[in-house]
Parts: sequence; structure tokens; C-alpha cells
Amino acid sequence: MKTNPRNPEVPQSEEAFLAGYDSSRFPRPSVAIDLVLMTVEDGELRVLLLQRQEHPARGKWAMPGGFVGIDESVDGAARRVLKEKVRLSGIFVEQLYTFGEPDRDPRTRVISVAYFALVTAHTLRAALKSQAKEQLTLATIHTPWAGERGGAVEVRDGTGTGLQLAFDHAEILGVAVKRLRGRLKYSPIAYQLLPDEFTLRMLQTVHEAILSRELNKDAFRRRVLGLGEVKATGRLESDVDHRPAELYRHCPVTNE
Amino acid sequence: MKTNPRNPEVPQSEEAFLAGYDSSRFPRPSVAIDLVLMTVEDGELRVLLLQRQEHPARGKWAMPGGFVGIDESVDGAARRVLKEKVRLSGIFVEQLYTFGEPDRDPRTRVISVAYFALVTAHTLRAALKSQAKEQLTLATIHTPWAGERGGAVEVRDGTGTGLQLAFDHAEILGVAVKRLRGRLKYSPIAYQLLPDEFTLRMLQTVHEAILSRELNKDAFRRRVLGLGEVKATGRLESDVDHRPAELYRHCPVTNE
DNA sequence: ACAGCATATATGCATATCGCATCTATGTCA
DNA sequence: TGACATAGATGCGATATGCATATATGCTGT
Repeated sequence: MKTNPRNPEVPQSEEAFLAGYDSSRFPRPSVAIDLVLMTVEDGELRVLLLQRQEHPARGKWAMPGGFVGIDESVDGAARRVLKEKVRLSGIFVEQLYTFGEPDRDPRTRVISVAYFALVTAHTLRAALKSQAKEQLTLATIHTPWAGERGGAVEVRDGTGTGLQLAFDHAEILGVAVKRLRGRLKYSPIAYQLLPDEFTLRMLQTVHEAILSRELNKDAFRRRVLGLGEVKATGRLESDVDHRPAELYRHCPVTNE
Repeated sequence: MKTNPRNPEVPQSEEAFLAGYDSSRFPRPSVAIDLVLMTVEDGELRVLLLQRQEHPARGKWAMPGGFVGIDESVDGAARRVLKEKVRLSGIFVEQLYTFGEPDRDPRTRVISVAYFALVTAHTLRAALKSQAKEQLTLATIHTPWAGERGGAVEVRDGTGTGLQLAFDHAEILGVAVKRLRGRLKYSPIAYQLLPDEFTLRMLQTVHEAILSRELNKDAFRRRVLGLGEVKATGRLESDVDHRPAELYRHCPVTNE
């Protein structure tokens, strides 16, 4: 057991410790946020990555991140980074997990609160088009594991070439995919990845991309319609070379 | 939108920011952990609380916590606090959620990573008996909300008197109960709250205490036995004034 | 105009699960 | 020895799901 720099404080209660806490006495870790921004495009689950221009991990890919200001909430820092680096706001953002190993960043002690965000591919592409200054990409996520197991994942660019992730970002992304899969069945999270009006086939494609497996079409339709979370609009999709399907809307069901 | 102390850094990339980061230039928040240590005793879900001896929130009840050292992992800090304040180690501990509102602690900026831990009431009572120096209690948790909704909770001592929780600890505890309920169905978490050998009735009681509702006995038995996660020992419980039930053991099923 | 095609949408059926009720078994205790 | 409380097993209807089949409809090529 290594020496604890706060050993002299051990006999104190938390309260005494806090009351006598001298903020300059012990070094504090930096606190950052990392943003796992995912979308479904062309039937694939994808994540926004930036290629690092500087050492360390130069040339590797990382998810956007930033430090938490002393006067802003951690959630607020996540929304700020989303706005500053991706030019997006108002989309679904949820805290994922906090990564706090001392050596996860080679330069200094950084504790990172990871967030995952979801947005339609259309909205994301529009936001990215307005600022092509940074080297960024929408990479496809491949999970070597099935179900909701979790673990590190692989990412590939449009040509199928594998991309190297910086730091512990492969692990972070794995946790994000695991969380996303776990929430899919019991929360209306998939609608974050669809436009306001969508067909049941589009909804199923989103589910299949997230779960990385095919679903039974009829059971899927029955379950979705039975949940009462979608409402038929009466309108039909257009610009398809086959029979157009009916368009639905997500109607959040009141939690009685 | 309030002024961001790091506005001058905005045009920089994360990488440039990190590379040129001067650790003395911007104030860093303190990082702490809070430990939600829960157990099931007398068919009730209970949580370990300490009464605060100092201001602020003097006299109110709080969950044990402590600061994260500069050289220890956040998980390690949680295990250390568990060991130092509760004299327990080797039990189930899992990260819960990070609470990062700027005003959640009135003294200074503290970002807290909450953990939840589970242990049998027997083990916890034994650990507490060896150190009655601090004002602590095992309070019963009452959730005004049903299902897995979440929200603040109430705690009461053995006489049914409500206890006031300090800071945002009612919210933290609510998130812990919500997480515990959500995990119950799909993870073998309940066995953390039972001795090595237990009856199916004891297992059901743990589930009912966590969910705060009664379960169908036969359906519960069938589901548990069907999952193949328990193994009959052939032995029977003793010291009961009725027909003794068979004792079972938890046998972790191999994730194929 | 019309046949063919691809997909949408609806229906039927076997199976598995779950809630509920009923029945039997087995220990303690008066 | 019998009442009693709980353990443990069985049957049944309702519901969800996987799979197959049948029908509907817009588009396209001839």
C-alpha cells in the first residue's frame, strides 16, 4: 500500500477535514469532460473523432473534450464543449461515466467525466460543414463483443481503415456503446437519432445499427406500436422507389 | 451567459490547451467521492449515514465521503474511504454518478463522484461494532416514487423519525436507489446482500426490499431457478419455527 | 396500359413467460 | 397427534415473441 499524502488527516472526520481544508495544501487533479457524440448514418453507428495535431498521441484520434471551469457545472462544461467544438446545442446529452485512473493522461493528472450525446446524422453533418477547420471525422464503430457485454471497441473510417484511438478513448467509447445498447430497450433514446417524422423501418434500422444485429420485423412493429410511443401522421414518405411507408412521430408517453 | 474564465483558451484546440496548461493558472475544483453503502435488513433497504458534527449542515446526516488524492485512482479513493470510515474492504463497489453543480457544497467547489456499495447486514453490523466512535446509523430508505423513476428520497431512523440529509445527498441517494432497482432484474446484484447460503425466500425478500413492492412467489422461484444462477446445496435452513427451506448458493453463470 | 417487383402492412399460429390459483409436503408447536 | 405456517409443485389463462403467410400499394421497365 503506497503512502497516502493525506495520511495525517485520516483520524479526522470528513467534516473536520473539509472545514480545515487548505486549498493550496494538496495538489488537486484537473477535471475534464469527454464527449462521445454518436449518430446513425447509412445503417451504421458512428462517432465523432478529432485527429490529434500535437504530442502526445499525435496522429491518433480522440473524442472532443475540454476542462471544467471553476464556476461552471460539469454538465455545463459538456454542453459548452459541444457548442464550441461541434457547433451544436439543444441535443440529447447524458452523463456516462467518470474515468479517474492516475495514469490515463501522460502529462498530468486528469479526471475525465465522459458524456454521451446523440444527434441525427443530418443535423451533425450540417453542423460540421460550417467549420471544417479541424481534422475531424465520423468514424464507424465496430464492437468485437456481442450483447451488452462491453469492452474496448474498434473504429474505422469510410474506407474501412482502422483508426487508432488516443489515451483510454477506446474504453470510453466501449462504455458508451454498452450504455446505449442497454438503454435502447427501456428508454425512447432511439428517437434522438431520427428526424421528427420517420418510418417504422427507419426506427428499426436505428435499433439494428445500435445493437449490431438484425431484428424481427413484425415483432418490432408490434412492440413499438404497442408501447404507444409513436403516433401515425397519415402522411407517407416520398422519394423512394417502392411502396412508401407511413410516417410516424414520437409522442412522449406521460409517466403516470 | 456568464463569463467563462477560460474564454481566452477557446480558440485553442484541446491538445494545445493541454500542452500549454499551467496548473497554477486556473483554479481547479476539488474532487471527492461519496459512498452510498446500502444493505437489506429486516426486509428494509437501508443506508449508512453519519451525523455531521460541524457546520455547515451541522446535525444533518451525510453519507461517508473523502477527497481523491493526487496519486490515487477515483475508484481507489472510494475503496479507501470504505476502509477508513467503515472498516470494510472486498465488498461490491460500483461507480454511480458524478455530481458537479458549482454550488452543491457551500464552502468550496467540490465535484463528487458517488459510488454505491452493497454488503450483507451481518457483515456491516460486525464492522460497525468495532468502531462506535462516530455518530452513525443505518437508516431506512423510503422512496415516494414507484418503479425506476428516481428523485429525492426520505430516510428514517429505527423509530420512524425522518432524518435530514446534508447537501445534495438526498438526490444522490435517490440516484443510487434508482440504479439499484434498474440493475436488479438483469444483474446478479442481489447476492451481494445475502450470505453465501440462502433460501429462495430470503432472495425474494431482498428483491422486495429493493423494489419496495411484493413479488409473486411462484413466478419469482421459476425465474430464478430458470436463470441457472443458483445451485441447490441439499442442506436445509435451521432455527426456524416452520418447515425449513432448502439452502442455495449463487453460482455465477459463464458469459458464453 | 400493364406485369413484375420490392416493400409495407395485416393475420395466423406455435412457443415461452408471467400472474394467479390450487394442491401437496414437511417442519414446529400446543 | 393434529393444527399451523411455510416450502415446493402443478395447472391455466393472458400476454409477448418468433416465424410464416397473405394482401396491399407505389414504382419501373416494356
